[in-house]
Amino acid sequence: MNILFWLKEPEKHFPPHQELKHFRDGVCVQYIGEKSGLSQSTISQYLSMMQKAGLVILTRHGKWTYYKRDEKLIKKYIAHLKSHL
Amino acid sequence: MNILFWLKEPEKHFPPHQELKHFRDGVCVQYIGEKSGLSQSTISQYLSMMQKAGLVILTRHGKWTYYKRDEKLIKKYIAHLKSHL
DNA sequence: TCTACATTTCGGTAATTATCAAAATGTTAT
DNA sequence: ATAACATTTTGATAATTACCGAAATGTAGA
Repeated sequence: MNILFWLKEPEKHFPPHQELKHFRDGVCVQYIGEKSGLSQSTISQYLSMMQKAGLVILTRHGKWTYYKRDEKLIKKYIAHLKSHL
Repeated sequence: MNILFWLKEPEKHFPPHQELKHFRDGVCVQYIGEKSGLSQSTISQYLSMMQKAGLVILTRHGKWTYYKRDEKLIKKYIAHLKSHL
């Protein structure tokens, strides 16, 4: 949940990327890991699970992997909760 | 989640109570337990946790304990998810 | 192709969670 | 006050989860 929240407004929660301006493809794993306080391997696993689940979109640029929100499923999930909770 | 969903429309998911008409105060622990397939003690614990969390309202009538949804917190929770997810 | 660095995968362990059966407690009617 | 039944509490265990460090893999540039 925190990760999704942070990724809503990357510029508020992460240092700017030099390579890729304006967080076009989201935030790199390193930054998300630092912010979360979890180990690199753990955050990598989390993100990859979230990606498989369809919550985030992965874009690779060179050595870096960027993640951004996949709004479609997130919306769907909230709608589901709204009708089933 | 299932419990909250069932309690949305008790008449659709539970047999009618004789004592208390129209599910005024919700559904008794026994029925919820049967529906869930969990043991009596487990369901009792769940419901009591949910009550402490503010998701359901407990009403005792004689030997029976009835639970119904507490819409206030449920709404609040969905709103929270909507803005933080 | 070798080095440096980013990320992922693997294998393990500690902590947490789900669940139950048995014992305890509440409640009503006799 | 006691029997009968509903519910809660307790104590336990199996299953799952969170998390890490180390090894493996991917990638760009010298």
